[in-house]
Amino acid sequence: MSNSVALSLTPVQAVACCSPLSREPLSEAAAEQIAPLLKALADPVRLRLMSLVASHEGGEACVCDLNDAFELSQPTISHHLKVLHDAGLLEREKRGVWVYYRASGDALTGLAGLIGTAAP
Amino acid sequence: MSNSVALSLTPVQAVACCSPLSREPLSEAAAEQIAPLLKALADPVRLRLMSLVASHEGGEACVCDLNDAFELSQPTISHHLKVLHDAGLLEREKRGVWVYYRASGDALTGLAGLIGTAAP
DNA sequence: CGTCTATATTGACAGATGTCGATGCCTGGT
DNA sequence: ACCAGGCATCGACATCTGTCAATATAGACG
Repeated sequence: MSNSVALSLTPVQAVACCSPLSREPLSEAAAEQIAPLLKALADPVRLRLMSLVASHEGGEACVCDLNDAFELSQPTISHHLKVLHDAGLLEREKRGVWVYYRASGDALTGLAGLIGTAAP
Repeated sequence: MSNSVALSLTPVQAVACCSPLSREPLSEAAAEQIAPLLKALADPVRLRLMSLVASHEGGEACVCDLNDAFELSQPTISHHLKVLHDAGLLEREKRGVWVYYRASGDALTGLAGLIGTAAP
């Protein structure tokens, strides 16, 4: 593909390096890297999933717990978790039969720093 | 409409009042109010529009300037501006022939505060 | 080895979204 | 009064997205 050049750094890293929205106009390339991160968060179910994982004891949650928190099918939850994982917002770890997800703290703080006006 | 009950406060206010994602699980209602805000931002063109307006001299920008910054049709830019305006992220003011948009600072800082982990 | 349980993947489908061309609506100037 | 230009709205279209049922995979435990 023609866009394989920039893929050595994750979207999360792309966010971490950039100045806030209101400081200077976002480049097209930067916008194209940041938007998928926001898109991954921009769903009520995924927002709650992120919050459930991030606020869970130990900073991680088992899929079995997450499934029970929604009235959605198991494949649907699995799909949303995949979206968050692919965006770099959730990390995945399999322990025995269960799979645990953990929020990538860097991703959230990076995003927040980008959106909010940084007060130095 | 059946959902007229909660519409007395804007999405922006909904964000401002809520604790960060990682503090406690987001309620379904809160998620449903916050997600549209993120969805409005979760597009490369709209991200750049927000950034252009927010970083523009005087904190506001004319639509005519914004049109020139993209290789998109004028109706498309107008559509994106409407999405941002409806979400409460941009304020609209018509002066003479021109229309100026201004970023709602509260919206951005509110969102950032919600996403980022508050360090107590 | 077979079976059960926990997740992931696939395929399908309705509804949302981004884009454009055409058109309408104001406003200012002639 | 008319015209020209800035911006919004409309209608149409292709693509993307959220959801489910069905199925696959992979460990654990007899």
